[in-house]
Amino acid sequence: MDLARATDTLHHHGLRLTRLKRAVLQQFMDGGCAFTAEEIGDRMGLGGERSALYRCLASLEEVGILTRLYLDDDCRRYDVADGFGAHHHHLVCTRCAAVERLEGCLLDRAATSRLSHRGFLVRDHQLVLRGLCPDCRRGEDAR
Amino acid sequence: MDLARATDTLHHHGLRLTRLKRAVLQQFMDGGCAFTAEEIGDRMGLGGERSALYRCLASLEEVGILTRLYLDDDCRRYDVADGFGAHHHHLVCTRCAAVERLEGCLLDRAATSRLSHRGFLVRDHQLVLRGLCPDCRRGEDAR
DNA sequence: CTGAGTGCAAACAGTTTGCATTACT
DNA sequence: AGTAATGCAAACTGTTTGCACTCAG
Repeated sequence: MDLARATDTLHHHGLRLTRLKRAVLQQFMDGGCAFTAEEIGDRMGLGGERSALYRCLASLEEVGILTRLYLDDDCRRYDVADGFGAHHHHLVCTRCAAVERLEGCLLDRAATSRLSHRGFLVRDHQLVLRGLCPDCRRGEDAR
Repeated sequence: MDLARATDTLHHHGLRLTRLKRAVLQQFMDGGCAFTAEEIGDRMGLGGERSALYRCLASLEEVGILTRLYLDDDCRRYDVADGFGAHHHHLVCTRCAAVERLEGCLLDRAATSRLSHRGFLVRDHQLVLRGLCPDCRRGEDAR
């Protein structure tokens, strides 16, 4: 993730790169992915105060730096948007809830492009694969 | 969706086919898809009482008749599980929030199967395509 | 200096839980 | 008859909002 570009984008929208936004973006630059607001807050050592963080994540999403993910939790997760990071998807372990990053894309491009002819203009997609992560798989085998 | 099979599955798990469960399943048999608890409740003409409905949906999910979807709302949606209905995905309009059913699957099977060799055992997947539905697309063009 | 952003407290929405009552099988 | 399921009210969780204060540009 390119901080300079992100800053530009923010300024373009009349927004400011505050201490909080910088810290949030840093979490993603440190290699993380698919973070919960709570996870981000904890990692940053914020106290229990979350409202500023929610507002901050909402702005970052609005200007297109982050995207919201919908994985198997009931809370929002965020990730660096396609334009600001590499396109990827997620593997979610149904046993231990681990989220693994999957580089690249498994979509069949031909089939996807056929869609546009049906009137729906696809701009974005999200793929979630569910199953057993290597660790949990070993556990199942052992049984 | 086959009601007889669903009943069997329930009984197998020591659960009963109650009036409420039957009514819920009926909503899906009537051709609906990607329902919110609220939508189901409204369609069934239930009053404001939702706790029984939540418990009902949870049981149906637990025995594998329904699956939980994670679309762009912040509420749970349910759909008939793959084993009890045709495999399909969803198109979500980012403008009017309409959810359209997409029959079939756009995954590249070859690429997906390669995944298993990487230690992750994929059992299930969910694909959400976001964009503009035909109606909203016309609106955009007009501008 | 000005308006975007923050921290706090209080409100909200969707969902969950405990408990007494009801109704499938 | 016995236990899963229901209805109600109260609790919980993640998120949102109003407001006075602060700080980035």
